[in-house]
Amino acid sequence: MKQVIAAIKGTRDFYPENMAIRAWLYETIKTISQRYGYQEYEGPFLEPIELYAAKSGEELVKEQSFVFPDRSGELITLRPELTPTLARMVAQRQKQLIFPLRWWSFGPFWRYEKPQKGRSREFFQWNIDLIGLNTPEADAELLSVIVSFFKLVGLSSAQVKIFINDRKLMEDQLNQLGIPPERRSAVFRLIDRKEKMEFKEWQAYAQEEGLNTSQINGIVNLLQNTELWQTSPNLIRIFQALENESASDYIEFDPNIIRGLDYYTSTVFEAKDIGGTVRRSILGGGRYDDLLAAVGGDPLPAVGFAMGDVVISLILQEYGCIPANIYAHPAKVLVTTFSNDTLSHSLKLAHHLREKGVNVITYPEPVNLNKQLKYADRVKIPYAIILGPDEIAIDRFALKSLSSGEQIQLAWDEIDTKLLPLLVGERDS
RNA sequence: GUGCCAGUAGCUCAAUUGGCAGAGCAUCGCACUGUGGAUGCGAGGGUUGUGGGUUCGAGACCCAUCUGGCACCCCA
Repeated sequence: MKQVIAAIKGTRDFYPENMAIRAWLYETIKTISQRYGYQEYEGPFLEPIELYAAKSGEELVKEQSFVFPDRSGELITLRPELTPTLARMVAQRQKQLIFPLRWWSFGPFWRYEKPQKGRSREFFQWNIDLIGLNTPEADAELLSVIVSFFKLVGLSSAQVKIFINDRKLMEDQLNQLGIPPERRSAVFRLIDRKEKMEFKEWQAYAQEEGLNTSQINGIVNLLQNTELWQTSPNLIRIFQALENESASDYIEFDPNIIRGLDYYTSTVFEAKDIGGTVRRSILGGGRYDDLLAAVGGDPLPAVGFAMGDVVISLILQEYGCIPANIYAHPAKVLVTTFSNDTLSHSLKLAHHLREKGVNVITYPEPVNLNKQLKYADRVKIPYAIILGPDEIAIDRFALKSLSSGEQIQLAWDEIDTKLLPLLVGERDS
């Protein structure tokens, strides 16, 4: 094979079979978002770097964003996340928008990461946010959206789970241990790594961060205390709200959940594959009550989450949740071509059927029928129409079912009554 | 950005201590030029990711590089 120019590292080519999955995922996300009354929106893919600078977290902006100068020298960022854009869009029209505001989006994002399974440099993300409410029941609504999505695609609570925590709860606990607020982000990082390190290593790391033995032990106890949520009025009300809709099976308190983005203020959550092999988190989100003020708007409470397409697609494939019929066939019928002399008859019939709303493929080269039928079979077109001199002579055409092999002769005036019922209906992809 | 592993036909993989690059599936042709899936026969297909080096000789060894995977880092 000749040299093909390679794709950009970490990008994906969506061949039709992959595109069908992406489109199906989009439709599923749209269905769920709309079921809860959320409206679709979209922002620019290019943003000024300042939008993210102070709000998203050092690492995300400095290490993981695609940033380059445009022709005037201004630094342009390929958006690594949507929430700051959303905050800006809301702040710009804060006086005219109607709150509470429910918006969702599904679009591309870029992060300069090392590509591996479940992680690419260009990916799609479902973002959904509820702005203008600061009740725990608003947080519960977003969690309910997630559970509904999992149920719709067929993921059980034995396969995926949402782990939830409250940063305020953790901050109170750290205060009680005598850890001052300015140490908090370092200690949050410490908590984040606890699971990944050997205990002794982690202990040493904690000492380096300036924690004394009783503080370290206090944190260890904290992270093992699965009943801690009962001291959080916020989490209690969230769990209560979710009891109304049999979502509780999917949701579990986990004091280890902290999350990397700096703008979360209270509830934080993350969904994971617990029954399978995919280690990365499926989605993450939480409450961010200060972000609107930070981008120049009036203060507004908000809660939301983001789900990337890469991990969820892997998991859906792993559990066999992707319907087989989403990439069924490119058309309902192939109108074959017998010879150059009969070509116009075939094209005319094909056009007639298309005007009736049928998805039709023609074979604009009179190769032998053998080949044409084999083609139809291989691309899974369910019917073939054969229109040779014999049929033309009696003003009819033959319809062959590729699944049964049966063939019938039809007259043109039987198209509406006999042919269309077979060919219209089930969606082609 | 760090460490480790891998890359051979369209796909999945083989090739003994460094000694003639192969198989299955797929493709194409024929049996079967007015009927697909099955079967049989035959054919085409490769700068072994790329670029250097060692060697009489490299798919294999060495260096660099690209791409992917695993563990970090981070996160959707």
